Amino acid sequence: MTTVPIPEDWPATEEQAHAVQDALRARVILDEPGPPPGQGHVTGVDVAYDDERDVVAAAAVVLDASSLGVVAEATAVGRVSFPYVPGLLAFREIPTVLAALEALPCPPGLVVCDGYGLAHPRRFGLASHLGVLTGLPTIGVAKNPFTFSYDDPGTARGSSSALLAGSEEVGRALRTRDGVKPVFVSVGHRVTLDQACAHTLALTPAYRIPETTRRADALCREALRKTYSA
DNA sequence: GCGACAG
DNA sequence: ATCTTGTCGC
Repeated sequence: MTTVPIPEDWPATEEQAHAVQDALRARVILDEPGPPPGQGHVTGVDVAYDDERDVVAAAAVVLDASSLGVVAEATAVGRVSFPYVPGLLAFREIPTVLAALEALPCPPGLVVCDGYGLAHPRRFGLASHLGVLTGLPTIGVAKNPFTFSYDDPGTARGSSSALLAGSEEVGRALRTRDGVKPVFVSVGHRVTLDQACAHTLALTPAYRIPETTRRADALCREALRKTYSA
């Protein structure tokens, strides 16, 4: 497999990365409802790292939104394009994730990211960034509340509460399993927060984490492992 | 200035 | 994210 090159114009400093986010943020589309849950394709993307070897592996897994069966998969391997800095995660993952998405044999439909969209210090997290670059509808489903606050949602699956940046609702804490820690959903691009939550529930019939990111997580780890032997 | 901080 | 075995519980 070929190694994904880091773009020539990729930011090298935090200041440059902030400037890119500030410039692209205006292109996020928030007035579209997004695709209906349970129909068409839903694609999960995720990334695994080996900072020692400076290697990153990304995976994109397309599921049938109705059956949650796997329709297609693709992976890509690249060099780590940015250090981990809270708020700048996108610059670490996007080049390789884009390559994996482009390697898919079919349209991805809605893309589900492992992280945040609008719930971000500058309202432009990974999911929004990926959405603007691809034009695809995207949402972010994170495992941790990052710097945001929230009241614990009801104990039943489906319960939710506002994820807050001060008094602004930037996402939602959504319970996907009875009595289990909620996930944190935010809008990426071309999807409404209500629809993002509906999709998340449709993707969690058995586990806390969406089936899309579970599949993508397993696949990118496997791709990273194969990078050692071959 | 010191901590906290998606993955 | 990643380092890492067994173990408690449904």
